Amino acid sequence: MGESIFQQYMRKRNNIVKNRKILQNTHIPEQLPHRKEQIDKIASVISIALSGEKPSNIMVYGKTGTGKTATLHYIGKELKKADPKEMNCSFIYVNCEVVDTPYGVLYNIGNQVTVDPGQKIPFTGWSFEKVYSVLVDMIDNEDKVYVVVLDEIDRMVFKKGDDIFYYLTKINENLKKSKVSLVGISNDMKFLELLEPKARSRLGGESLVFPPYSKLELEDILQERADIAFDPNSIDKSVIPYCAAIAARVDGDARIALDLLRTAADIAERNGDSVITDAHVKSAKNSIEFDVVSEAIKTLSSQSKVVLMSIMLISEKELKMTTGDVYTKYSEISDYCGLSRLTQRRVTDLISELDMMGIINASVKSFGCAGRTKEIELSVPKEMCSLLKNDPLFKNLDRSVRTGQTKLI
DNA sequence: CATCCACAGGAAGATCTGGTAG
DNA sequence: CTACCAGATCTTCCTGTGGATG
Repeated sequence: MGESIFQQYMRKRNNIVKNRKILQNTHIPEQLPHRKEQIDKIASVISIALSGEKPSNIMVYGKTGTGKTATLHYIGKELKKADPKEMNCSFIYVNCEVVDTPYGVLYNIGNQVTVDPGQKIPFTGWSFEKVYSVLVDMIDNEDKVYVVVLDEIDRMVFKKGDDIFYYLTKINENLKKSKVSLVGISNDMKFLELLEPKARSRLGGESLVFPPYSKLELEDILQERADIAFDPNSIDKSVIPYCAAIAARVDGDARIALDLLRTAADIAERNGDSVITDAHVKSAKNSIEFDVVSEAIKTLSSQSKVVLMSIMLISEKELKMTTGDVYTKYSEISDYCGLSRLTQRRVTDLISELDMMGIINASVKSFGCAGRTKEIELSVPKEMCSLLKNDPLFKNLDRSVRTGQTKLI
């Protein structure tokens, strides 16, 4: 009586993790192991911002989880330490994967520049030119250097937002007092080639590459955080090398290594175990993979769900299929679900999207006289399909359609 | 070696959503 | 209310193409 339902869980939890925040991949540690060279290089370029001069633009390349974002956040923190009141220099960070439109980038920068709420740029409604000129005014209000970091900058070009870079690189020509220095972070080494030439020549200044972490470097990174996050007795010696080994196989991605360690600790705690073991890491690996895919499937648009459902139903009988097969099945199901039927052109795009998300595998292949089309194959385990079948969208889908017994096929 | 299938995928533009501005 | 804006979504129209087949 009177006991909260949560108390049983709290008693069961034996708190292996002392400091959970340390294990989040958003956490910026005091020291970034094995990134001294890159930090020095960037710092040496950026440092003149502190005396009010404009540093060259910088391009940073490296695969996911190689510490690019963490390094830049670290630089930002150090800049703030050197100039706490931001008299000469402000640091602005925008993640282009999150904001992802030209308007959104300007909006985001603008609302980090200004402190005056009456000056805020609205979320939508203004013309691009207006936002740009307001932003220029805001920046020129002061007399200082803005270091603007554009993370995942390659996503923007991919989404056809080329001219935003043109505008940002020429912004200094419209400024009288302040200056803007750009730092672009890209996962793709070919980023500059994809850019329009006029923006390319302006954006390219210094450039540097973050190599993937080796297995041993990953171990250092994990060890450093584990020392703070866990009691040394609550983690098996083999756990850190094991996490590092898995992540090293995926392009030395430190984010994956940290996710594994954190999830393994969570699982151990939830089970009421007192020590984290390799077995926990193994189930962490499965659980992460499952979560990523199921989250992706849940957030698909209705039309994409129907396309994926079609692929799943066909693959119950046939492993591989063509765009035409999918479209036939798609037409049938979308009618059943009461959705409007999209054109085949649009469905090919939806198939390509599913391919890029890694849920399916689709590659163009020529079958001679049987034409040239995409060969499509499900690339997640069959068990994932049940997730989709329970979706309210398909609750009226009758069994004959599900099992492919209809004459329509 | 030309043909021809069954699409791929680019370009341009229409439609819709959710917002500002006057 | 109308006029307008950016962006997502989708359509219409289109040209391009790898390789088995005749």
